[in-house]
Amino acid sequence: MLDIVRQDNEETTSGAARVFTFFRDRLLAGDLKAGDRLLPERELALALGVSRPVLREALRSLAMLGLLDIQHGRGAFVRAADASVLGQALTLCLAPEPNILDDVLQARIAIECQAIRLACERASERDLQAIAGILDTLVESLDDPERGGGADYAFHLALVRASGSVALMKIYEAISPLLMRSHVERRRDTFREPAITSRLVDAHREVFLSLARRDPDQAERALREHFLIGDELRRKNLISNYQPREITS
Amino acid sequence: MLDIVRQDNEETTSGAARVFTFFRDRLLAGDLKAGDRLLPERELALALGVSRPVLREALRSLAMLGLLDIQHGRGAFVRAADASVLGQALTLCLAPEPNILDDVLQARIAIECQAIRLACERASERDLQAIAGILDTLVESLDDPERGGGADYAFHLALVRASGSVALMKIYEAISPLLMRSHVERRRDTFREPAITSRLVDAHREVFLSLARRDPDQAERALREHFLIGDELRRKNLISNYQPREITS
DNA sequence: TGTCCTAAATTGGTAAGACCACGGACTGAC
DNA sequence: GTCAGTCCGTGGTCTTACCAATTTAGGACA
Repeated sequence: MLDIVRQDNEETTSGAARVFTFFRDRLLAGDLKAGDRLLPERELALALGVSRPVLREALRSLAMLGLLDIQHGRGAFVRAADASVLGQALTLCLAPEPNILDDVLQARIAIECQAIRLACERASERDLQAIAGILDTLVESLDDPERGGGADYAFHLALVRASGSVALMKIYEAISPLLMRSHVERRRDTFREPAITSRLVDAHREVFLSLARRDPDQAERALREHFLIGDELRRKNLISNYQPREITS
Repeated sequence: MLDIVRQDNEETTSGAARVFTFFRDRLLAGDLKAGDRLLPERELALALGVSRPVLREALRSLAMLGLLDIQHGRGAFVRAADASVLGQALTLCLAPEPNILDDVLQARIAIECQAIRLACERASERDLQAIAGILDTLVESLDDPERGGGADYAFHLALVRASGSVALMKIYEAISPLLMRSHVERRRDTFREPAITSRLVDAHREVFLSLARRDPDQAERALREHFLIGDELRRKNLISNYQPREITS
């Protein structure tokens, strides 16, 4: 086992990095599956030919990345890689940039528009039924910004899921937390105006119908229309929230 | 400084995790900028009230994430967050899934189609000139799969850059390494057929012209057309590469 | 005989100290 | 003035010891 570690790394890389890449490659190769338990730290350190602190540095790094679940007194377990890591990485990458929200929204539109095109080809009956169900929930919960926002999000998530593309889904999940905040806030601002909510429901219904008709161009158009409405609302809110301040200042 | 660490974390979290989130939050908040040098490990451990191994575990984790650049004999420096972290995270998330390549390609199409729409609105003259220059390189290097592939990639990257969306750009950079391989391979398979290469150049030129005309719908259509050509080629290659095996087996 | 409680073994968490290896800066000799 | 050697600061590693949480097994009691 020691030899394995030594052979696939130049001796220039330090110990902790060596152990880190060792486990990462094992994960990528599928040698380690989710739920697997690692050997105790002391044995592992001995087997890999490094001291316990060095091993721990590598293990902690993997844990911070969300790849390992280390439990006091129990051991270290391989965790199924989820999108939360991606989301964190994205957040860190985008942290120094200003006006991230608009930008991430563009990424969201990108993902969804492609997803709905794929969904028009690939969506199963179950997918369509799921989306239809969420649409009903959306209509029911018009007067509850919390539930309504949740249904709204669920609708779009179901769209992406119906595309059958894992990559799109993961990226969408990664950017979702960044969108969530604005999603609910906007809803809270606008849910009282019947004209807007009715337009919102119409837009969602139109998207769904186009998808059910398996018409990619029409579906994408409907979706873009929906986003335009949202954009318009955001501008309106920005203005109405900003004007008073300017007057008072 | 010790108090700061203690206050914004429950005492349930372990020391290394506490230090880790401490620095991560500092990075997110912008208190630590790229190029900044951290205090020596010994002083830092003292200041934060933890032992040196614990501090090292946290620092290592940050380094593995690409947020820190630890140099032997010099010190630890804050590194500008780049897309490579994102790419690694994405790779890890998608590792267990089969047929990732097609899937990532869908993500690429999603990003580019949205990017070109934005680019039609936002692209500067310099952006357009840059793309035009790459187009020339593309034409010149038709007979060199290596250079041609590079120019092809540069063309699409320039498209996304012209969108002016950092988020789209980062995500595109993140998925690029996963695409690179197939990109060059495909090119190597097809570059000898003049009919194909001429179609390829026409497709790129068409995309560029639509962008220069600031026509989002037309630009997206041209881009999708281009991807369809690529898809067609891929199928053809798959078939021609697969048939012989089936016969010989 | 069964159940519950306690104590030991297992395993991760933390600390302290010592030493090695690398880089840069200072100082001396040429 | 330039070059080389040495010293200091810094990260890299190892050893050892002990603490804390969890599990498990064995013994006491009903």
